[in-house]
Amino acid sequence: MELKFPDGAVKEFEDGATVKDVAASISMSLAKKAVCGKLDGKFVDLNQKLSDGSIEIVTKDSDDGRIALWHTAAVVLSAALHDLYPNVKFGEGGVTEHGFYFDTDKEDGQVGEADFEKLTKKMEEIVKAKEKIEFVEYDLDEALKLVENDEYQTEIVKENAADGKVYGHKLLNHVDFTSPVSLEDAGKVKVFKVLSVAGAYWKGASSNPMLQRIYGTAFSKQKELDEELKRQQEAHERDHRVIGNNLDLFFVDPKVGAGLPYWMPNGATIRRTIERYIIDKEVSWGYEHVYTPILANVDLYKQSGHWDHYREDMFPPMDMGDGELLELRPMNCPSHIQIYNRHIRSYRDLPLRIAELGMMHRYEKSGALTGLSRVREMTLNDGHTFVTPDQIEAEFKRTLQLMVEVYHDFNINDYRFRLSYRDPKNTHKYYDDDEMWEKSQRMLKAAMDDLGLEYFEAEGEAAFYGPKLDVQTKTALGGEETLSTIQLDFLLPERFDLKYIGADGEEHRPVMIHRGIVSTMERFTAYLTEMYKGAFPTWLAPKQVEVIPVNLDLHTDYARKLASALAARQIRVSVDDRNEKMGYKIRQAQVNKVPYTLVVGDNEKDQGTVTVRRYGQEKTETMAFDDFKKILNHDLETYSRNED
RNA sequence: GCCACUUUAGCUCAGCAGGUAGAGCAUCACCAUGGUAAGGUGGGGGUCACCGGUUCAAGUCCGGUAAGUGGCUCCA
Repeated sequence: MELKFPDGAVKEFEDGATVKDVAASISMSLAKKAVCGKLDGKFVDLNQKLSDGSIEIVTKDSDDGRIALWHTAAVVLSAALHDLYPNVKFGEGGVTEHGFYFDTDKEDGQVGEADFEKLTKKMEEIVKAKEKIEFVEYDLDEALKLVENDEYQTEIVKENAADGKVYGHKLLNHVDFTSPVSLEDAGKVKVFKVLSVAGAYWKGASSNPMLQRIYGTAFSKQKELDEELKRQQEAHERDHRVIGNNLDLFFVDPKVGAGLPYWMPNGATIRRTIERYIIDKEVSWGYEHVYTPILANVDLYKQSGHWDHYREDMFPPMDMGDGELLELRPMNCPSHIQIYNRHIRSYRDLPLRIAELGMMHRYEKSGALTGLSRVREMTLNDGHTFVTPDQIEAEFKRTLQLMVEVYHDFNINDYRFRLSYRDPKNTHKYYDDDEMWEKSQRMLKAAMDDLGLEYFEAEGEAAFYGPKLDVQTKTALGGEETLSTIQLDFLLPERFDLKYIGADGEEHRPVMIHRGIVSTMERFTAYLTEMYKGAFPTWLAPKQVEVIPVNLDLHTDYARKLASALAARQIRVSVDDRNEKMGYKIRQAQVNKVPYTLVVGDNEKDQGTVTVRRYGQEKTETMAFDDFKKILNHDLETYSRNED
């Protein structure tokens, strides 16, 4: 991706580059000029008068100058902190998708939410006074003197220096060397809000000290701030943990353990439906489904390499007292390898596709656990295809095709492909075979190019045994997660000495393709819950039809008759025969997001009809019961596709 | 694991100056109830997460533990 700068310079950025990366690169090399260009699908637009007097560049569909505004807000925040706590130190500041942040280190106790009021007040003072923000060029020595008691800023100043000069933004008596750009005065930060505080490692490395990251957001109009706060509220309401609670899908009980979810009947119904769907789908695509134990002797994982490369994510082995050590499996691959090795395999058997809804356990760090999307016990829609080397490309493409078809059935459209390579600077974390890595990474890329699919590349995201194609999706709260994955693996076949007999009668080494299409049942259910906002399509909905009699004495029998007829066809249906008013029951059905509510009274009973209300719609329609059954059938046959 | 914050009824929360607990929803009972988003009255329900400390007295203050939330680091 190319970004054009106002002085005519053109700079190349990797597709995965963040706004921060771009900002960082213009910070010193181009000294405060504007950038424009498309980044992450969003326009970066600094079309405002900047503190050095330059004005630049308009693009349409711009972001209204928010990037520059947020950098300015970060400068104001740092100046306010400096004023309130003269000895405070500063890490890096920057912008996010929805606002700005600044890292700080206040030696006498950390900055907490208790400081927000004071901090907001001080920022307001600075904003109201429309204090000038000057873009100042310093000699390096001079700048280092300014930050001499702040080891973080000292490092930043040294990094940013070029030709013995360094640039900073001066606001009141504070100079910020971190923010790449700023508007000309603090008054531009008309409406802002300090939102939260969180820990963040200096330079993003967990071996470094942790600083306090203060998040905020800012806009030029109150209305925009209100919209942003509303957006946050809506995001919260579609969070699968909130919906999961409201619809009674699952829970986690501290008495049982963190990251060990219980599936309530409603959640279990959704999960069971996904499981049946994917098993049937995979069987029709030539996968052979198996069952394998979730426990295995620790030697299995020593042979696979998990013990050496993955141990910190594994539960410690159980010592059975007689020298036997049993391990809860963290992955299913070694299990499927046992299946492969059960027989001598011929090239005629390949591709051999082994699949399982495999339960596995990973000791995720406590801080990483999140509802259903990050857990310690999970069931993966796992599959391993064993292929000859010249079948890799075709099988990879075929797997991708399966994935696209499944996504279509679930109506999943918002995702992007990531090619995940090993980190070339940290090769010790991976299986040590440079040639294998080069070869397989090239192979993946070539296949994607050949299919003409868009993707981005990321180093350091590979599995320890090989590179991956990951499908990245967004959670309700904006975090990015891997849903599906396809992984090439030359390592495990080696370690387990896998073989097949070729047409030449000789032994050859197969290649493994690991893949998960609908992810783990946990994460996939969480994802669907957020995507559908709890209003699951008919085929997935825990309850598909609610029947409400107008009068309990006169119409309950008819309601029950309808319900039995539907239940006989595996429709999940119930009759609401509680002693409540009809309006109350209809409300309940809507709150519980039941796809169809049938109201039946005299008219319906006499004519064999039902009055149908779809979830989320106010209009109702009276139709023959048989016609309603046809609608249901259509829903169930087409899943959630938008074909009607 | 790290930093900040949080933990009160089944759920969502109030209790903001230490004096042994409240609301709405849900639940139960009774009354009412015929057409598309909450009918009324009453009842039951809480060792205020757990352990320890300060105090005449702790839901409230202090320390520890656990879990959760927001991030960071790591990942399906």
